[in-house]
Amino acid sequence: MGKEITKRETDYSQWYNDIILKAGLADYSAVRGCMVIKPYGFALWENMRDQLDKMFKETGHQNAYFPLFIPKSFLSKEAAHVEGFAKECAVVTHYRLMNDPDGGGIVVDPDAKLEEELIVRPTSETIIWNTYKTWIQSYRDLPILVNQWANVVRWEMRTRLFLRTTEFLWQEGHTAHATSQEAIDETKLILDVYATFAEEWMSLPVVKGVKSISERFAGAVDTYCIEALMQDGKALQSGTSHYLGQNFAKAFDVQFTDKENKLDYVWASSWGVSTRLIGALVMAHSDDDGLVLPPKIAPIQVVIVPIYKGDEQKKMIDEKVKMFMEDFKALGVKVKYDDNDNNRPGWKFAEYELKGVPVRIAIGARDIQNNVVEVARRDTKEKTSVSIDGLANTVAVLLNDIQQNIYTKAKNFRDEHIAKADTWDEFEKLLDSKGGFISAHWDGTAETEEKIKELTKATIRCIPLNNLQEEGKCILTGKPSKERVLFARAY
RNA sequence: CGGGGCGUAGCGUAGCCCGGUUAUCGCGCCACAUUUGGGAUGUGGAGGUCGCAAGUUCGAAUCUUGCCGCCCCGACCA
Repeated sequence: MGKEITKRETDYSQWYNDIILKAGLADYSAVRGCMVIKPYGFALWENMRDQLDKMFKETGHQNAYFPLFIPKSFLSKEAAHVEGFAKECAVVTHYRLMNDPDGGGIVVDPDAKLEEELIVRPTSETIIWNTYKTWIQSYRDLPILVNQWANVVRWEMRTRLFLRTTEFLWQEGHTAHATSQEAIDETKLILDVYATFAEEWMSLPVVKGVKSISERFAGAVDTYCIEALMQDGKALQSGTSHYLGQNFAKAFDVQFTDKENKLDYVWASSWGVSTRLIGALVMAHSDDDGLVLPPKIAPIQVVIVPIYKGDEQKKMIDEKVKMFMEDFKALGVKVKYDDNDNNRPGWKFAEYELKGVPVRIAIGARDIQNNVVEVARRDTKEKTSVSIDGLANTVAVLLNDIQQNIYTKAKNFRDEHIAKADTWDEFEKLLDSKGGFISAHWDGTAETEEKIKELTKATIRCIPLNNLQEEGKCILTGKPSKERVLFARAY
């Protein structure tokens, strides 16, 4: 036997790591907390990135690129912002190395100390708003709808592959607007883009909501988020969109002249999703045999495995495959014909299951005689015999079906794991028995939120958008509340 | 930064308590042959600063001290 994966029920964390390492998504690196994204993992990220990029452009955004380094003084201009990020910044202090005069190898040249230290961006609001100041004078310069694809660094104490690494890849959108309403609309528009992407492309059902004060982005007026549920019952924040008000405009003195010739500060939003989404994908859909990928973002959608004895049969299969490969390509299906003779069919079956390839086609001499192939779907493990006539079309339909089925499965799981709790006792029992989201009343104070976190490790994931308004009593303090919020233990 | 675990070939490991031939086994790798419908088999072969450093000793993977690294759990966070 080849690669063994730890069972989910044995050790969920280990299962997660096994999948990522053994499916070839990523590796640990020589740098603590940083990972290597391997070609298969990066192909997955590219598919996600390309689709998001398309959606951003369809909603009027353009890409740009801002520096990796941020002058230290910039970070401290917005009070809440610096407070939020100061603890986890990598700092560049010198710009040159030298040979150790004492023979100790290469050392930092003490003479090459930077006048002003540079921060490796943990996020780019500051450098961007410093730049926007030079771009904006009039309402005619607005809105600015810019996104950048970049890496950022946050010096986390504890890291996990994809979910939290010291360096990660993401996109960050930074928009500037003439009115508050426009900035709020933008914030919500992007939240919808994220939710649509998660649900339709990643087959990942999400709850849209607003963060409580203590969970919101440092420097934001409001943070909107999409929250997803993982198979172990823990929640994962999968994307955030912030309404920044005039906080950064004020910090960087970005004013514009409006139609009435009055001077005002610019209104802003910022929003991002990261490679963390890959972690979400793994934990939402995969099983004890490996990854399960939604067809729409799978690097390989269909793999074809030939089964043959001798060159003659192989040649016959090659010819047949060549014919229907063209049909697949015409339909835009990403198909791979694995006729590598180093591995036997059984090995390939297991390998592509591990890698989460949605559909596998096996074809042998016997099949060709009957004008069929064996089609196996990754999500349900079902195998059926399918006619070679119209095969590409049949499989294209199947791919859609798989996309839908994965979503439905995740959605059912999520729906079964949203429960109401009306007493503290119920709340604790639900958390410890099945986890998931717990809908409960909360008195609206940060102190209560903190206390609940201390007692149970559960945090408020969000206040759902369009939340039902209903009178109730706080689960902990019994104080009056006008709506339920979603609690969960989270990553 | 606290608690736990680990470091021996590309990967996973035995040996360590109780120091003593050529460091064990499996997977993987290379060659050849037979194979190919669920992780093939045989034969032959290559591959090791036993995490690093110092010490004890005639002799250290094994004992002592120090250091480094990684993983898991927690606090912090996307």
